[in-house]
Amino acid sequence: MKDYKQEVSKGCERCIWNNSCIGSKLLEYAPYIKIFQSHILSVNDHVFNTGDTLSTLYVIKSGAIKIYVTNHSGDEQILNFSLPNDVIGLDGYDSDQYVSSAIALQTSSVCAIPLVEVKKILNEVVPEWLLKLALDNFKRHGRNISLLNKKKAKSRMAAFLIDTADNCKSLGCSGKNFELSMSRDDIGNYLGLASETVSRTLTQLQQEGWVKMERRQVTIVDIPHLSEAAQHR
Amino acid sequence: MKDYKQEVSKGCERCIWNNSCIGSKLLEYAPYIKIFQSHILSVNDHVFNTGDTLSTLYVIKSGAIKIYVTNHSGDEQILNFSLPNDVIGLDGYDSDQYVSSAIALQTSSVCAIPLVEVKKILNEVVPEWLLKLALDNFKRHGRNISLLNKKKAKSRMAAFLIDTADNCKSLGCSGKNFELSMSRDDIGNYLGLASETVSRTLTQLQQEGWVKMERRQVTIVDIPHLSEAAQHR
DNA sequence: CGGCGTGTTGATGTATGTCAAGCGGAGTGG
DNA sequence: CCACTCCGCTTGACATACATCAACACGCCG
Repeated sequence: MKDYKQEVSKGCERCIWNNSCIGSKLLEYAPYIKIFQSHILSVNDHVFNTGDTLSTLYVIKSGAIKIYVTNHSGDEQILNFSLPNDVIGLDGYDSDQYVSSAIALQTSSVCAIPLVEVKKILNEVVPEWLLKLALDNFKRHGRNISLLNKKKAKSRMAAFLIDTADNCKSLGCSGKNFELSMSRDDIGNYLGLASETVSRTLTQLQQEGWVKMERRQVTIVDIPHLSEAAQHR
Repeated sequence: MKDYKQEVSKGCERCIWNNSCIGSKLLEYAPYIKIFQSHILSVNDHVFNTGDTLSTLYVIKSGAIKIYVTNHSGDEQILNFSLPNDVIGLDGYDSDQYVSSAIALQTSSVCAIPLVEVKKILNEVVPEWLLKLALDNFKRHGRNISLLNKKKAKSRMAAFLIDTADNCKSLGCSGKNFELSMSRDDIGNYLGLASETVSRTLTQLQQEGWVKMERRQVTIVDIPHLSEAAQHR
C-alpha cells in the first residue's frame, strides 16, 4: 500500500458514501488535503500490521476488514469487524505505530487519509482536553475487550487486577497495593463470572503466591507471573 | 442532586485535579460556564439513572462509581468502574436521556458540568464529522460489552446476529438477509467461543426456527425470539 | 449476644472446550 | 466433464471449567 496512482479528490464526488464519509467531510473542511484513491484489497491482504509506522488512516469503501491484535504467544484476538464507512487505524493515534492489525475478509476497497493532515486540523480546531476525552475512551474500549475475551477465569482475574492496579497507579498510588471498591459480586458481573468463581480464583492466585488479599485490600506480589497469566486467553 | 449551593469556580483552583480535569479545562476555554460544586455521595447513592433527563455531565473527584445498565428482566450489567478524573454521563449524548445508571461504590464526590454548555462549545468548535466519529466509537464500545458479557453461547450468537443485521441494515441492505464475511473460527474468536460451539449454536438457532443458514448466508426469521434470547445474560 | 451482609468453601450438574472423524462445496488438474 | 484435494464446517464422544446450590465463616453494627 505504498504507492497511490491517483488522488480521489474527483472520486469522492462520485462515491456513494460521499455525504457520510469522513474523508469527503475532511475535504470540504480542508480542500488542500490529499486523500488517495481507493485501493483494492484481496482476501487476506493486510491493510496495516501492528507495529507498522502509523501514517495513514483508512476509510473502508466496500468489503469487510478484520481488526485484531496478536499477543506474544501468537494468539490472535479479534477486536472488531469493520464495515464500509468505518475509519480504521486510529487506535494508535498518540503513539506512532499501529497497535492492531487489519486484514481483508473479502475483496475490499479503502481510501487513505494522511494522518498528519488530520492531526494538524485536530490540533488547530479541537481543544486538547476534548481530544484527550475521546482518546481515553478509545483506549478503555480496547482494554475492556481484552478483559472480557479471555476464556479462563484465572486470566480474566489476573487481567482485571493488573488493570485496576494500573488505574490506581495513574491516580498516584503505589500500584502494588490498593483497595478494591467493589464487591465480588460486582467483579463477577463485570467479568462475566459467578461471584463464587471470583472468590475461588482469587484464593488460587494467592496460593500461587502472586497476590495477597485481605478482604478487599490487594497486594500484588509477583507482577511477571500475573501478567503472563493475564495474557493467556 | 438537584440543588447546588456553591459554584466551584474558585474550588477548581484548589482541586488536586486542576491541571488534568475536563472541568477546569472547560473553564479556561469558556470562563462563563457554571460548573457546580463538588457534591458528596454516600455508598449506594445514584448519580443518575437510566432514563433520567440528560442535562449534566459529572467529573469524578474522589471515590469510585459503578456504571451499569439493567435489561428489562431486571438483570444488571456493569459496564465500567469509573475513577477520579473520569467523565461520566456522556453515553447518551445524542439522545436526551442517560442510557446507563451510575451509583457510588464508596463515599465519593463529583462535579457537575451542564451539558448544554458543552454541546454549545462542541458545536461551535468541532466539525460535525469529527463528533460523529467520536460518538460512533462510544456506541460501539457499549455494543461490544453487551456482546461479550453474555454467559451463554446462545445469547452471544443471537446478539451477534442481531448486531450484524443492524450493521448491515445501516449500510442499506434488508437487515433480514445478509452474508457473514467471516469464518466460524473468527466468530468464535470474537465472541470468546470455540468454533465448534458457534457451529452447534447456529444449528440450534435454526432448529428453533429463528434463523435460516446456508453456509455464510443468513436469513433472520423470528426477530422477537432472537432478540429475547440476546437479552438473556 | 444475635442478626446481617459479604465472602469462602464444598458438592454436584451442566455448558462449553477439546479431540477426532466425516461431510460437502470450491477449486484444480487431468 | 469427472475425480481429487483442500478447507471450512458439522457432528459426536469425552473432559473440564465454571455455574449453581447450599452450608458456613467472618467482620460489622446494633
